[in-house]
Amino acid sequence: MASTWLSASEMRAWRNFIESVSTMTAALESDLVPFGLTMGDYEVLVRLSETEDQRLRMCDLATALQLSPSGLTRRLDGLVSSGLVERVASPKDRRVMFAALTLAGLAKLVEAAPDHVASERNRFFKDLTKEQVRALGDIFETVKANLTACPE
Amino acid sequence: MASTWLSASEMRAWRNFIESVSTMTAALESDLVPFGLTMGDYEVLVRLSETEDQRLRMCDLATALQLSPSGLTRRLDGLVSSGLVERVASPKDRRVMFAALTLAGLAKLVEAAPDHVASERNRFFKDLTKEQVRALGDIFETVKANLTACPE
DNA sequence: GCGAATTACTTGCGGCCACAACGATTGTAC
DNA sequence: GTACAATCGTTGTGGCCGCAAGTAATTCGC
Repeated sequence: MASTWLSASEMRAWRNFIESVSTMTAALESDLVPFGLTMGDYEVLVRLSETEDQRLRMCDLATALQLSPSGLTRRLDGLVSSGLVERVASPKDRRVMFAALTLAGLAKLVEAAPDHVASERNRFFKDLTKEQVRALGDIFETVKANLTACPE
Repeated sequence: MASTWLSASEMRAWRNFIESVSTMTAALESDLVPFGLTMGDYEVLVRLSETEDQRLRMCDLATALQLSPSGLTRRLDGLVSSGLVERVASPKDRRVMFAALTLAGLAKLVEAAPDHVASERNRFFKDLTKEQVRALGDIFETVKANLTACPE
């Protein structure tokens, strides 16, 4: 490593970054409260809605959401009892359960999505230039690649 | 608002950003496990070490860490039982408690900090150029300012 | 085919955190 | 000076999550 400490520029980037993340996460979360959803719930609905037949195997969904199997089981419990998602047993492989979006779940997503996107825009993109947005995409693509390359 | 949806560029930035954050957080967390610390613990030690007399009022520390009062009470419980921090009653105002860094706490921070900084570097800054780091500082300074401006 | 290893999901348990209610202390109004 | 309000911290309760263990079903080795 170059030096053990961070440069002033790195320190500035790091602190602004960390602080923004936690504040913004809380803001996005609270923006979803009126819809009776958490960010976690919302992400489930989005992932399911993006698939061909509005359903995913539990393990694939857990991977997509970076969630442990048990965590996904519990998160789905809430969505199932709200009627937004249902569990469907696979006829092919009786070990697997599908999480399937219900009509109510799709309706809820359609209802909440515009507000949530507006929230992302207001909380995050609002004062950024096009160049900054592009730079951001590049930066976190690099970071993501680095993270997946060093799993240890 | 311009359009209700995000542009392709914004979508790319957002997805890479969100995915990087959760992966990186998990990585930083696991890098601290050998020291018996969580990220939350580490942040407490850092904040205390940065003050004049190595102590902070509970409510100030809670604000700094963006933590609820009860959350801080519980987090401190762990650090106190590990002997890294101690609670000190204020002689001036008997409502307030100080969280004070112990010698063991300072030693633990000195022990863990180089690894943690190296972790930040490897997980985050490793493949970024100086220009990207500077851009990142600008971007999240803007985001942070925007977030504090719209508290609602 | 038949047993072992693997895969998929759930449950018990504990950690961490927020919200609300509470007790204790201090500041303020009059 | 006394009552009311505001501030500080902790505790009860419940949500969300990961880890380890358990159950069930499938695949692999031979």
